Amino acid sequence: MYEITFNLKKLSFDLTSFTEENYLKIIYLLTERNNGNEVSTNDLAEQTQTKAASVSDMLRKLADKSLINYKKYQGVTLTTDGEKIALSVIRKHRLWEVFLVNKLGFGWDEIHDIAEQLEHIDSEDLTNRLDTFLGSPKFDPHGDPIPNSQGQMPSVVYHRLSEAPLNKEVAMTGVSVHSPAFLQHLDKLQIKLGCTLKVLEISEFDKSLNVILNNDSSLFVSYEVAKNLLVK
Amino acid sequence: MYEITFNLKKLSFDLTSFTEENYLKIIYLLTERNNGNEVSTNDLAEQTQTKAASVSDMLRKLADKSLINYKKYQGVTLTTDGEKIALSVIRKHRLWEVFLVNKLGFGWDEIHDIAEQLEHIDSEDLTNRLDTFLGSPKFDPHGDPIPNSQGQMPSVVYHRLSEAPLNKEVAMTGVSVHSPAFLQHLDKLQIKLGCTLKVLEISEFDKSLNVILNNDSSLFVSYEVAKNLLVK
DNA sequence: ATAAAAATTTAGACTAATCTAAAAAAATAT
DNA sequence: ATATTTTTTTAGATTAGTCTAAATTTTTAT
Repeated sequence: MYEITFNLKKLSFDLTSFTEENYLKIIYLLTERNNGNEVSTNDLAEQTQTKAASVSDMLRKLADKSLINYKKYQGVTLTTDGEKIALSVIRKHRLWEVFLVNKLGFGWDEIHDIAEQLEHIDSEDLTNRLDTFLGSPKFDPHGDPIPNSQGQMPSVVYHRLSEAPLNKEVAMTGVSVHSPAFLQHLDKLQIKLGCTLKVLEISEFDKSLNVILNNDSSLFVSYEVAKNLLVK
Repeated sequence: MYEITFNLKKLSFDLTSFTEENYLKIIYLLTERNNGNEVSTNDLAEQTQTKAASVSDMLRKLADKSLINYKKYQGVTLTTDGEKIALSVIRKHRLWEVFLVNKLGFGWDEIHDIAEQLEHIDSEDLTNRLDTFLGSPKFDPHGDPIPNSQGQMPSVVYHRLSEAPLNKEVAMTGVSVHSPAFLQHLDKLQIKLGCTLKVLEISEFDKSLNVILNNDSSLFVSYEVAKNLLVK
């Protein structure tokens, strides 16, 4: 018989840090979406799938730890410490997404829930080795930028296809919605990161766009789709 | 600005399943070490790094869920359902260890704590793709067998170097202790999985062994080391 | 066989994250 | 400007996993 294969330092997973990381990540992303303005309790409740009351409790705790700037009824922003944690989680999330797609062959519509779990694995060494193994990618499979190991998020300028000038070829660089349904729809249209698009015409009736894909085939995309296609 | 990059189904990590999985895994490994006999509350408390009282509580819960066979004061064994979960966790643990060593270049002494976290990632699809990506390995970097996707653990017969016959060349197939200190010691001796060993002599004084490594160099290993080297 | 020791369980308490319901504050609309 | 609505916070409760201390059961030693 052989010895036990493990020497646990702690059995119980640290739910606290998991939960904290989630709140901080969500605050970061909602702040970004909000052009840097405070995030509201209700928005957080929606994104965390909890109730506003639970969010209020948690905000007090995070503020006690100096991870957020919080004044009652005034919404929150991240402190430098809080942002550091948020960026580390986002870096891990996006690197794992690259792994799942580039190494394991997952589709971009299948990786979100798994990356949600992997993003909390706690090992800087692992994260940096993974980064190297993947060739230090700058963008994840949805086109989102990957913060570097110093916790710096590359700033990227986005334009939406729905606002692109007519008859100008642009490259598809990202999506602003990550739902499997949207991503699968793009798969069907053969629209993927890096493809080129040229808007020929916008319908007055439903705002749908007639576009040329890869300087080759012509197709129609709805305004809903065009609004969430990021191009440059 | 772009939309939030996630659509959480649940924010809070399921601590219950994490904890449950840990207990089941530990019960499996301790039962194996015990030749299939019941595992005691105290042994579980030691391995889980908790107190006996906490273990008692948890055993009642696991028994309520029909994951273990438990009669008060009599120790526990896994039910079929419990064993299924345990083997799935062990499979994931060992596959991730292979990934960490073979793909990311970690040493076998560095991977335990990371695999402890990765083993709880919940996605059968991920596990099976990882298995394929790694070439469906049968053993982890410590020589421990990897259960297959049907939850079957290959049965492996172990012998300890300390009990090997004299002057017979044997192959090193595993270790029965996984502490970094032990593994690093083996690294220094250049003893690794697959190497060959021939015991020339056992000292009457301290039971240390004079062995030939790889049919080449001669070295001494202590009884403590030889006891934890598995060979065939 | 029984007394002492060891192992295990129970009782009661604590913490973190959540909830519902109620109260309070801020925003909105007339 | 004030009444109404919406948002946010507080109060009090719940659950899971843990703890210490006390009680109980089993094992060991004479």
